[in-house]
Amino acid sequence: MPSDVKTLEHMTLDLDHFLPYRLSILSNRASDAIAQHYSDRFGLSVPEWRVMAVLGQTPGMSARDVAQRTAMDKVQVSRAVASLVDARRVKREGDEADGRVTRLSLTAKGQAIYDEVVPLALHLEEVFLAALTPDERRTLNRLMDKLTDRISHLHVIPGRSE
Amino acid sequence: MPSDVKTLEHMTLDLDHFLPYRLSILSNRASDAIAQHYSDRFGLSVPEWRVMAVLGQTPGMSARDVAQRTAMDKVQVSRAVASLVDARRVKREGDEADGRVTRLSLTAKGQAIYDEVVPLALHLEEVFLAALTPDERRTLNRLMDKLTDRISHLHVIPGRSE
DNA sequence: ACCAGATAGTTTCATATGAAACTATCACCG
DNA sequence: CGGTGATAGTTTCATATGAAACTATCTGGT
Repeated sequence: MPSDVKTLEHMTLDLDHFLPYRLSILSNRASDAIAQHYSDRFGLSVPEWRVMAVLGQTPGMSARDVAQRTAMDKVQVSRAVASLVDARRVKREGDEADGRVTRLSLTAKGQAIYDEVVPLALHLEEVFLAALTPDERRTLNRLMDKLTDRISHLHVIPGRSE
Repeated sequence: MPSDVKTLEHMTLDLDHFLPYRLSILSNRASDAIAQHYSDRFGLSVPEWRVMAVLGQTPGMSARDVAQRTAMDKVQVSRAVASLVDARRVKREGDEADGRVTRLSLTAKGQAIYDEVVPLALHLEEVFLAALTPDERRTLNRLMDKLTDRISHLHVIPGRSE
């Protein structure tokens, strides 16, 4: 039996044209480019910055809200918040009505950092998007929405294969 | 001094419309959906599968080649390869000409796994992309190429801000 | 031939991460 | 009220990760 009989049936995966791989590369490069700035300047980790980003936009959220909003898990949020509270960048207060929930918000110190990081993040986003025309930007957003919706609704159930 | 004087200058970042954030969500969901399958079925980690994916496409690569090709760092590659060699899914041979270099390739066992995972990965990609028309897919690829190029060529230098 | 880098790959060590267990509070039902 | 199950958040523990140090080999200049 010739040794190359099986050659015919080998399907190959070209990573350069494989969407999940391309997304991963692009996403990591974009995040890293921005993270480098706020990490250098303020010693913020990615989870920390994400928490600050949502609190800057919506103060008074609970840890659970933050987790949902950022797609982080609650352990990650808990730790990021602990570290931010420690650095007096975030304030943690008990909820009036429900003793389990904590209300989170930026302190003045945290707000000052937020106010500095946001323009920088927006500037870098703008630098990235300079590669596209306004029309292309709209299209990209639309296509990403479609894909995100699609993938979110797939309900990947552990243990089931199809 | 009124306590809300600073309100006017607060710029806010809307995460839902912030490209790096959207990319991150989309990328993670896509990768996780696929990873779950090969992880359940073969106990492969993401780095392990990435190594196998490039070796299936291009056998005989060195660890360094694999690292460059997958955007993983060399430590990660070293460990993934060690574990794969251990499981007899990858074969490691010394280079003829250069004693430092190792030539990596899939074993028959590794190839069998590759042959099973590839169609599954392509199928899931197809499921994702079913959200888009053929024309939209081409457009998405084009836009992602532009963005990736742009970001890659930014040369983010630590310590410089603009 | 020899020495001073450079390069491939591994190991060490300190930190980051997430699943599961845990604590505290709440909400519902008898 | 009293107890059973849900929920918010933290802690524990085992694993994953990456920067830096290390080993082994190569290359290029003298």
